[in-house]
Amino acid sequence: MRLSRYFLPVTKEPPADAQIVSHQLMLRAGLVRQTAAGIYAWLPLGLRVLKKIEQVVREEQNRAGAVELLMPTIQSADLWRQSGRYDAYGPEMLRIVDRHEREMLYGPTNEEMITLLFKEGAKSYRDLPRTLYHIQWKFRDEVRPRFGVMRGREFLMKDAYSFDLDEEGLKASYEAMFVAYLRTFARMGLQAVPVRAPTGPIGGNLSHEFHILAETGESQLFYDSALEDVTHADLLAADASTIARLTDLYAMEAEEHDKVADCPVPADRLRTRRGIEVGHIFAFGTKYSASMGLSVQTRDGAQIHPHMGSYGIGVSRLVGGIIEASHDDSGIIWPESVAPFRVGLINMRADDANCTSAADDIYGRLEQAGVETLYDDRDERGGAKFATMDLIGLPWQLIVGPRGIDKGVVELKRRATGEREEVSLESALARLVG
RNA sequence: CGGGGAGUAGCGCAGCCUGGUAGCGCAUCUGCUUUGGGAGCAGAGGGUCGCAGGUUCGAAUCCUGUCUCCCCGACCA
Repeated sequence: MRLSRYFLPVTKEPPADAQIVSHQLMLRAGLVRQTAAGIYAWLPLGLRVLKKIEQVVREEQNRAGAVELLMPTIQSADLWRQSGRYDAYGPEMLRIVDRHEREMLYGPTNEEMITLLFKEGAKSYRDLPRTLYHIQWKFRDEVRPRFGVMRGREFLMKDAYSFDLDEEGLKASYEAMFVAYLRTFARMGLQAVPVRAPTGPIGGNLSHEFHILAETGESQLFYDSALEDVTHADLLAADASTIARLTDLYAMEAEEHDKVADCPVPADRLRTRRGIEVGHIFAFGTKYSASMGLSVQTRDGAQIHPHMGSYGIGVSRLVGGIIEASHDDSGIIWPESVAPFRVGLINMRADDANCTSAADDIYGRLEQAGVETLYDDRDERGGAKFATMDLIGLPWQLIVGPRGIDKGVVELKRRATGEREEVSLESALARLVG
């Protein structure tokens, strides 16, 4: 993408509204614009990141055997009356009346709808187990939205729902999602801590939250320092034994931790950090299958209510969360897996014919090779270009200037480390394509 | 929902107390000089001062109402 044809409004100064660093950087780097309290427009660069995160989530869901579908954002009130949650949910739910005076709502979650949809298609034990998911916009009318996209009212979420014959099956589905979550966050370069969570209004008995450790997190966590010994490689290779290892280790939200009379962790191993909740999984059994009348026939002819679980990842929240976890004074540092472009190509001298034709050529070769490249082809001073590239945090910067290009030399800079080196054009291309 | 704060150019702000031609910095545009890590000089464009009433010869400024946004708290699968 040529920057001269792109839409990337960057600013030196953050708007006064933005309090935390991820929000400031998202505004400065032209990722989002706020349009109402807790509601954001995603600008081209921000949308690319959102799609990248979505894709990692999707790949890991598919890998775990979940099947993607898409449910509508607007739901009917009647659906929610069946489960009893229409009255129970409270003012967080945005209620709407259509032209025929029918009561509708903008969905804050989809347990009711997925249960009914599944009911249509699943009649016997042969149709189980299944896990279905979608990635869709939700609305929760938070009393006080804040922290940019991290606590917005409208947000993008992956929510998955599992259906099993019995508790044992549910446990297996739950663990498959648990593994998927560990891998998902690890692939985004995040250290996510699973924390046993209170189950709250969704009900049920087993639930874990996944938190990114960051100073600006809304939750205070207490955990066993042994959690820090779990490596990135461990998480990418996660399996049932990883779960056993992780869930054996103590990790609690402050509220729960305070209730624990005897903390099993010796004082010298007890750590406390703040966390951003980016995922939450529940095993809640037959609550919705019973209330929504979902049953399937067993092998021996009986009718049973499937045991269900639900599994959420805050996709739009992750954009802010990743920035909280990965930035420096100059701007964002995107992990490769979610970067909006892999390479920022800088033409130092757009007014220099040789330099420009070389840069154009390099751009063409990168595109040809399928390397996502943001090409700053504008006739501007170099300094401003560097600042912009640092701000938007692409993993690599390839700098083409008249002095070097005559000798076939370019500068290659790695954003994460700030490391810069002069290399031959061909070796630079080889590294970026690889 | 309780408490506090703010709406003036795209962004950041001053002006308001004490009514009298709408300001500053950054950004934008033009020209010249520049060009290897947020350039310099000169010039220009851009505003129903959140909205609605009211007071007044005259309102960004005073009064009333209203909307919106932000912060702290409570709330938050």
